[in-house]
Amino acid sequence: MVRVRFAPSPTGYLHIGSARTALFNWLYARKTGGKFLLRVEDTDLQRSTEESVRSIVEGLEWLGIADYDEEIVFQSRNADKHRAAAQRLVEEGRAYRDFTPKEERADSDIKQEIAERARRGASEGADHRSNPFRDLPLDESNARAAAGEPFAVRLRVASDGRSSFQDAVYGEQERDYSEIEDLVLLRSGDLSPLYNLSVVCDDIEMSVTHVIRGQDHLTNTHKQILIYEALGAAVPVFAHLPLILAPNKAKLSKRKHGEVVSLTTYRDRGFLPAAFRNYLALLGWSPGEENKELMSLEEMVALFSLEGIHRSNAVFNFSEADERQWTDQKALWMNAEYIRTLPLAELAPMVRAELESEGLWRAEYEAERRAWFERTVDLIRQRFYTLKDFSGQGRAYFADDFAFDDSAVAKNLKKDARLKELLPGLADRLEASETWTVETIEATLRAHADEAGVKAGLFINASRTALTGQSVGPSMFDVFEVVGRERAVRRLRDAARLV
RNA sequence: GUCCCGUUCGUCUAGUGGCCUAGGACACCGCCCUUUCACGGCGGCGACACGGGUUCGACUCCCGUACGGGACGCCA
Repeated sequence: MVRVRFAPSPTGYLHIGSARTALFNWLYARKTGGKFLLRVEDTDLQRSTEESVRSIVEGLEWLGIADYDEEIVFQSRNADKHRAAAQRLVEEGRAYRDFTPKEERADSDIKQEIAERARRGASEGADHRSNPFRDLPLDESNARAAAGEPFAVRLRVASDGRSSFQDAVYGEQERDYSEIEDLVLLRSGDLSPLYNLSVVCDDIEMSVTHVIRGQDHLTNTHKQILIYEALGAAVPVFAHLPLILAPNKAKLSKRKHGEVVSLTTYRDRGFLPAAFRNYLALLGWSPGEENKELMSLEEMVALFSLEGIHRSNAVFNFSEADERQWTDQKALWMNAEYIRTLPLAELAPMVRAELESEGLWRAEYEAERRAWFERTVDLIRQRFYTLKDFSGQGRAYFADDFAFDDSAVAKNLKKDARLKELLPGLADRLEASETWTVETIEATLRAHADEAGVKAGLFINASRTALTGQSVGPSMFDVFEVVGRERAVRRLRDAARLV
């Protein structure tokens, strides 16, 4: 039985890369009939927040993959077990106490410091096994610990040999033990467990069979395997995922790239969960041969496989300078595609939520005007990219206080002074017509244009701006019908003042 | 610095030795449709990083170079 887990650390919002990792784990579980688990890695209590946990859970819910098969596990609650495991290893001689005084490090430029230390170590020919406490006899170690001397616990890594495993995505991986230092399992002082120990202990406890996670963990996997082996536990299958990069090929990060990397941004800016999920699935994975792109969740589950995951990183293409390209164009296109093809019954609630948030929703849209609402949504959605457009570009359909686009006014209303009289004339004519259908509206408008001796296009374009404030939109006769006779007539008369 | 990984159109990708004068999608451009703008249809632009091998034949296999990325912490 396959058991996979998504294990985020709650130190901020849900990163889209993490969201994709969650999705791949979920897809694999559903594909294989296995279990999908969620574990919150909150061992860094300073940085972990409850709000972040909430945002992660909400994010998964939004994506539609929050149906975990078991209770959420909070890693911090297992600290005692992790500590006990490390202590057992000390007793068995697989780990040892390191009485070297703790060295405090600044978190900020740690990467640079590590590189410098490594360079220095290499030039001096330092040995990873040179710790003076590595070979301290156990009884002496016990005595010093009993005397209250602070210590950290390190794994005793063999001096010779190689670690190897078969990654389901990257293939055969090998690493010399000599390149791996005796990693710290428990911090000195409070003996709190470190990441590598906690992950391994929890994965063993949760019987995780497949670890699917970001490629940034690939080289550290060897360390974790060493812990599995020391603990005498079976090593799971590892599948590492390629990274998602920013346009400049650097790792996508919150600090450098801001809100584009946050999943909630997509929800807040009008993405459909299905569309974003679909886009995310295609970053680093493809169903192969058929090369299908638009897929329902069911299709994705059916086509998903670890073999279809790529080894090269994917660039998330967006431009901070151009607001229209605030996120990847293909994601935007896919969202538009979903907006115009989703069954109306599924789209309507999302449009409702958007209108509600902008104060444009009216209860009658779900009662006596339901048919009108659906007809309107169906008419305008063809040109929209996000749900936000329903309250933005689509505002004139749901409210009277919409904005007039200056260039539209100049192009369609101010262009011909005769419109000052022609528009009210058209209004009178439409007000008097017997029926209000697309056909009669068109006939009336064309007849009026003929009699006035102007082209129908003049009325069509002027009306578009008069009724919606814009120069673009659906077929004008449909717009007239949907806006309704009373509002249309009023807007035509009002617009005469703008000529 | 050491180790690991990667490299097909601008971006996401198909491709596992002959089907490839390299296919699709997004973006871009043109035409058609349309008295608007989209959608849709048709067409265009546009890539196998480089150098050596192996082979009758290499985008595909091997080696090297270059470039890019990741990891190396008493962070997760």
